[in-house]
Amino acid sequence: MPVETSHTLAGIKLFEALDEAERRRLESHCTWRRYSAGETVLERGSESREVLFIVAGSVNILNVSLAGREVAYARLEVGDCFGELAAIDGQPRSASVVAAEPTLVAVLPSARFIELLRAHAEVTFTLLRRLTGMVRMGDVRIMELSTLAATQRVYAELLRMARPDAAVPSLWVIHPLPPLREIASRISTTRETVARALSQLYPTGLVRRKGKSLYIPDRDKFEQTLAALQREGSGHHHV
Amino acid sequence: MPVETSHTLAGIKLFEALDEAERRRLESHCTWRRYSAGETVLERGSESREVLFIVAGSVNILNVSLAGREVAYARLEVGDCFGELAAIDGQPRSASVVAAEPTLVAVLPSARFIELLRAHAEVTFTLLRRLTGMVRMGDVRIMELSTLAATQRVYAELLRMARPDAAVPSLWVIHPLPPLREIASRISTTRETVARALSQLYPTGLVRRKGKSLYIPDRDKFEQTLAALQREGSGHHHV
DNA sequence: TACCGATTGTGACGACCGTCACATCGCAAT
DNA sequence: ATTGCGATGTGACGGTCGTCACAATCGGTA
Repeated sequence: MPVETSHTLAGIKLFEALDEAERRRLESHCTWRRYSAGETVLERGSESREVLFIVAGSVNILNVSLAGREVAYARLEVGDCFGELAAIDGQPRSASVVAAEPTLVAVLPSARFIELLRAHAEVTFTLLRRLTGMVRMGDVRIMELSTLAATQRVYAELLRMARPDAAVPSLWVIHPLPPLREIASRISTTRETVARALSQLYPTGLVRRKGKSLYIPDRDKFEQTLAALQREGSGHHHV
Repeated sequence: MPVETSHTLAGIKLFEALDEAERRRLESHCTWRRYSAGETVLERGSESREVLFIVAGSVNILNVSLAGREVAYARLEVGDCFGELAAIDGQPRSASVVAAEPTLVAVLPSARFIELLRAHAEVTFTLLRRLTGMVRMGDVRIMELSTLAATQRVYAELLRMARPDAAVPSLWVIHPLPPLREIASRISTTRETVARALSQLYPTGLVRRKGKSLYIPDRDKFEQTLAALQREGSGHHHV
């Protein structure tokens, strides 16, 4: 998608608090790299420490197990940053990053990054909030993996992906619905299980599918159904 | 255990960089609370924002699902702090905290905490490193839950708990071995599964049990066996 | 020593879901 | 239209492991 994009840090959320001059200074310290869809940006375990910013495109944060199973942690878009962990604690990369589409990233050496944090408390606080968000998301994911059966995780993920419809805000939509295998890797199951979960759902009328869109006509009802399933968890089956 | 403990922040890791005077000032802003074993210190979802420091004793960070299943996130000891997440991002408590033994905590209002961060970059950086550690631990836990079968998670957890023996450093020990139900809740399985995993392990000689101690005579061999199991994961069974 | 609760070991059973296999279906390019 | 490839729906099968039940063991205490 991004063909000709300017090399600017203007859209980076972490730098919103910086003034123009400071941003320019940072830009001059960056190197810039382009990746095409599917290319690996960062390899888990590698020893680099730079911090990267997405100027155009998007990336997936993921890992693969020894057995070859793929686990997705997050999808980052324009304005996001990644690679801060290694810059902060000096440890090897904790996950791999691959471009999801043609992507342009700005690369800032870790020393510059630390320097920036020292000089600008606002940036540091933004970063702190970002990290707390990551911890919280990880916690709910652990909770889900520990207490929800695969089918229920599918429902929970659908709820997370849904956005209110532009025209009718009471109608929630997932558009475009990503390939089922991608949903599956986000919640650690298989595309077959996701497909089966959806198949069970259609007859209930809780979701409706039209092309690449999935509609949730009554979000409240959907949530209640899910909560009921979770309560009943005790009694038989599953962890 | 702690009967008479002084109300001091001297042992708190986060404040190591502070000088005596500053520490004293902080102490004067704290309130102090005692909990007996099993008491709830913090409730998930509650709206308080204070930051707490363990002066004596220890606590468990955990959550229970709607179905009543208990998920343990971490065990914190003297010198640790908790409650920073809510103080930083203003969101409700992400997890519950219960005292594991008689415990004394210092309670710092969130405004004071933020003030402290603004004034002392060293403390802020220590906190940043702490948060990155939490993110990384969460990531490996997600990875384990997603790719390892319950039995393998038991082995992995044993490896994590083991410490080199004081006398013979090549010999690794877990002492005291906690109740199996506690191990189970850390890796999201049941005490029965943990018991069975151990039973399978004894005949192999990879671990030996003597009273409340579990010995791992050859850690390398243990690790290799585990890695082999993980590789073979593909082919049949499991997520 | 006898008793009690907490912890541990183990058997049986069955549900869930990962794996494999195959049939459709949509869509793009030729 | 035809071909081809990716994405999807579904059936069958079998292993893992959660659940329940009960026995055995271990401490600590009366």
